[in-house]
Amino acid sequence: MKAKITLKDIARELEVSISTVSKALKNSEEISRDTKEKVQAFAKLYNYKPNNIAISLKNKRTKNIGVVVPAIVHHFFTTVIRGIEKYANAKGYNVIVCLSEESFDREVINMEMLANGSIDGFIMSLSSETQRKGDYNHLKEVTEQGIPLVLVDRVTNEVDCDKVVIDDELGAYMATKKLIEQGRKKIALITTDDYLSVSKARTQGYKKALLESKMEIEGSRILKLSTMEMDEKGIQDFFDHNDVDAVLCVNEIFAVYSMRLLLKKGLKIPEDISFIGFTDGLLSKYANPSLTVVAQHGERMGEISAQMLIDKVESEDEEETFQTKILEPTLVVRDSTIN
Amino acid sequence: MKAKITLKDIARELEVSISTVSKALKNSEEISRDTKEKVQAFAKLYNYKPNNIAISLKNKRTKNIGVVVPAIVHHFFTTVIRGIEKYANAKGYNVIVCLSEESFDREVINMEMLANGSIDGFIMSLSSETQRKGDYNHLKEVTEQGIPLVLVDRVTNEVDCDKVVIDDELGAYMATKKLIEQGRKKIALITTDDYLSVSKARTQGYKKALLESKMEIEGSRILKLSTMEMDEKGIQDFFDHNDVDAVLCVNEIFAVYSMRLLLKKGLKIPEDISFIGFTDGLLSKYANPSLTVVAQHGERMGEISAQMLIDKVESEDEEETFQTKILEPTLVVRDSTIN
DNA sequence: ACATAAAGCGAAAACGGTTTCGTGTTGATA
DNA sequence: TATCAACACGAAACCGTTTTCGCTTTATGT
Repeated sequence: MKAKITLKDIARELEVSISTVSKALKNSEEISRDTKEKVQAFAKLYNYKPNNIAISLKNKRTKNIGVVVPAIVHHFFTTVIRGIEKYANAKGYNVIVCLSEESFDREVINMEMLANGSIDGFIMSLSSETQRKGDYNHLKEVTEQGIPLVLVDRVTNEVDCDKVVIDDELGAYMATKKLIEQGRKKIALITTDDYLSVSKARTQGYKKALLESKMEIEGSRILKLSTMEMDEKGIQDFFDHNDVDAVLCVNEIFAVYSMRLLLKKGLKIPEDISFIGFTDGLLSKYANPSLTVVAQHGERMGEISAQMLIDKVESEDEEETFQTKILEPTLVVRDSTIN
Repeated sequence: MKAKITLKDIARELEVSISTVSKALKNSEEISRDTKEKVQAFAKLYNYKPNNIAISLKNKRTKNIGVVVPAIVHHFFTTVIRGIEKYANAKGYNVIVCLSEESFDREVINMEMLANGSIDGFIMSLSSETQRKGDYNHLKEVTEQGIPLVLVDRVTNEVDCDKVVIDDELGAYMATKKLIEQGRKKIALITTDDYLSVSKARTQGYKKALLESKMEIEGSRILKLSTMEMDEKGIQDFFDHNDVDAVLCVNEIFAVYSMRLLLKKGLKIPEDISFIGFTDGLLSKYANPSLTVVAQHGERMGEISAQMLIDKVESEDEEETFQTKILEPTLVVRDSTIN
């Protein structure tokens, strides 16, 4: 087991000072050609690599970015993380991922752990509990400390920081519009409580499209589940008591599950009933029939977030100017709607 | 913007030495009750939190663990990461996630970045390219430096370290056995090249079950795709030229895609043909019909890996004793097989 | 021969903590 | 009154770098 070698070790072996070694390795003009070659050869031989921690302490920059997301087993967040990783790695940054598991407390704890020097900035997506409570003090604290923060997808406008979102309202609007154009009259919406910023926006888009086409907004056709997790009973009940010819769902799981349910009831998709979901994940692609969805471009969102964050981290000037980047969703048409 | 406060700041304000502040905050017996109260009150007021980087430098322990996995958009790895996070967080560790994207070079680069002091140990799953090349020098280097390493799922026995795997051979054996018991005679296998450790083991389990039942191993019934990614054409060709009554797939995507294909051909599942996949993900659960799978218990694997790693990190003694933990897979029976 | 500049290197501070080892003061004891 | 222990605190080393500044030594020009 050959332990890591330090500047001090090299200095001792070569009988020069630590400063000389440091400069020699950086090819400083100050050091003679001879000494530089000697030091560099020795360093290469013993595979010297500077200690990241020491450099972080010196520079007050860690080259780490903290990512706090509610979950990781959901396709959308994995694509966001992937986008972040991609950009961050290319810039020489590491990504520390923390899961809030939709819990306010875990979100706070994770942020506090990371905020004490471990990272140069945060990218986060709010947990549902945080959005329900509306308590954003932990976010405000880090921004007040001067730590850059980028909120992605699940955001709040109570905190001043950069934000990256997709136009959820537009996405739902586009989807609903498409269903209307196909002649659907009884369009249902399966969503969650409005405290989730994305659900609220999607519901608005759905309503906007209906109103624009002079269609009634029937409260009974809107199913509000309590969370983004599956509620099989809730969905079953809903379809037992409602006669609809199209369904817009705020995620892909609700949609795929509903499709299976109605298929079993003997309905034909998309002849008798159409489906559109949110999130262009594996489920939508491989469902049977495959699901038309509003794609959220998670990877792109991740990349942009990382770029905004790193720009801020690396910029000298302290001007407090925040921007919100709004991406346009895309409709990916598959077999669950009449093409 | 109130910047972080340091020991030095407190010391200056209170006109005591830095050491006194440090000790007072640790409730040292050395310091008088008076001073301790004064210091602690001041620290609380200004929300003092020690700088992680400084502590890391001093202790030579970062409380970070590095996780390098081939991908994150696949359900299995997300569950592993979740398990790691869960255990690690409970122990006060952060998780730095790096994606190799199945690339040898990215795997090497990521490890080198982290190995220079950023982490206390590694948990990793080999990229397919690494397994194909059979080059494990980057792993050997970190272990030689004394950095603990735990390999999970995609492992190699060319490196001496702790390992966590499921019994893939047993999983495939159980699945194949079940298909045989249901009276299936022409059982196909859709897998990948043998360089992937898991595929190799699964193929062996499949063959073992067939042999045990005195059934022929028909080479034409085994489809070896080049990677774990979808190859629609390859699968279509396969079914165009083969007459089978059951299919075992090494992941869930192959299985779900195949089901849709054969459903379109007019076959009935599971009456005419049965399917079993690997990985108990969303896809299996919500596919139509839902897919019987060999569950790999990724979250458990993650937890165990984290536990093994942290045990090693925190143990004083240097005894080089490595263990391999083999988990048993579970068959989750759904609608793609005759119950 | 003398002042000066440049070259080559080392000492030391700094980053923010922890910890060991003094050291000065106090009060009690012989 | 001299001695000593206990108490409360500070100085300094250390973790591994980077970087500024100052000191020698040698070469240059006059």
